Amino acid sequence: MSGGVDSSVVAALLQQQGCDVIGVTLQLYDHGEAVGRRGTCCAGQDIYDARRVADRLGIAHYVLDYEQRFRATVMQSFVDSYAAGRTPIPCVVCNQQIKFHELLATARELEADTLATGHYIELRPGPMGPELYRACDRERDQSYFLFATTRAQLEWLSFPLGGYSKAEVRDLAHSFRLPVADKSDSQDICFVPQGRYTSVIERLKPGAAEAGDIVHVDGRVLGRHAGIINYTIGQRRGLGIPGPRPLFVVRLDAAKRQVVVGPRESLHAHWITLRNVNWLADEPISRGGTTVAVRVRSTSPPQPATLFPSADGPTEVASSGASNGTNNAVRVLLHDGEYGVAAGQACVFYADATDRARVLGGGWIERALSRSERADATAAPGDETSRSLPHAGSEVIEGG
RNA sequence: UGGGGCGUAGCCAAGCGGUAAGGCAGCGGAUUUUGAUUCCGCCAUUCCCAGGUUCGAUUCCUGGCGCCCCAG
Repeated sequence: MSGGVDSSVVAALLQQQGCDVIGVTLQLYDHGEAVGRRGTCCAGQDIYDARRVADRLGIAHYVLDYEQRFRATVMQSFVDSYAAGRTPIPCVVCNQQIKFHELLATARELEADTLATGHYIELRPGPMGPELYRACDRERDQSYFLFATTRAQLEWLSFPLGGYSKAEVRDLAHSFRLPVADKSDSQDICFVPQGRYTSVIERLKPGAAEAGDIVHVDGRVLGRHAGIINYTIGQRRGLGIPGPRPLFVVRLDAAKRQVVVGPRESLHAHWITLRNVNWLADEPISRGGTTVAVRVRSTSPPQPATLFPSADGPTEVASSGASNGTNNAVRVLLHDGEYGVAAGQACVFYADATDRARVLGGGWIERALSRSERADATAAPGDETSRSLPHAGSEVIEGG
């Protein structure tokens, strides 16, 4: 119970169904600086709200101190990722490592039958075990953040809100007379106050923000930056470089401390390489390619793509829960391409592009390559992206 | 200082007698349980300076100042 509307309604629904509900709230980070802030989760005010809901329902409620492990896993990987020129998704790591690993283990120690959360995603029984489907509220669907959930974990999880719209959940909260019925939705990263994520990085990894050059894909040095941690692939704002056309961050080179920029076209990616793929479909990925729909960010609709087992990875991607944490690699061919595909982000698979499609897993983005590049190239990461981008060298900034 | 050209917001730039386009950058907001993108709004009472002509000048004239190019 995060103290928000969704998990509170879940508790109420399960209780209404006759379940013996135990409310658990995780204290995830030092909430001193976030107390009283609106729109955050898992901090002081929210823990208090969760307690009020539990009291209202008359259920047991525990606050578990997970600060150490949250810092050691979610926050640390977040910081390391940015420092390496990647763009992390802490929410996925939190689901994967904290909620569905640490908390799930605790739930089982408590002899709970299931761990229920307020995520908007649907779980349906299937011939080979539980299957994941996109939530009925397409605007609220959280499948993107849950791609790493393994089959083994799904056996122990419940997502009661997958079939409700957000409006219905609000209505339920009112009908249950929950004190958080009108509480605003959370957004942004929970442990980042004021939206200044770089300050968190500076605090946990002093010196992570080293200044460097802003370089155009054609090789020209256009300016200076205050650290690659301030940028992500596809980013436009914050470069401070005037010109005839806007420039976007095309690549981040942690070793050279360079922010490589270029015109929008140079962001068009058709091939993506993934690692640590979690595969949830019943059949393995075909060596000849398996056509699916994928998302490379949470907010855009799935688009057609073909998956290939990576040449340097296993020939078959296991469909068991054992894939979690292993080095399964997959190549993705985006039929129409995508702009702003960043390493560290997730590529999530769906059976098709429809609203209620089955979720087939996903993987972490290692590299994004243009149409002309080979996704199975053997060069070191980053090298070929700078060498063979289309249009490289053809872009002139100064008017003449 | 022989010839030519130019000086308009942080950068680029249109306008060339009728009361300052646009792009980039920047700022603010919307959207968003990640980062982005995107979208919306704001951003020169003033056109290098000083005079003059005119009802009216960024636009015409004169003189400065400052750049650039070609010749020397």
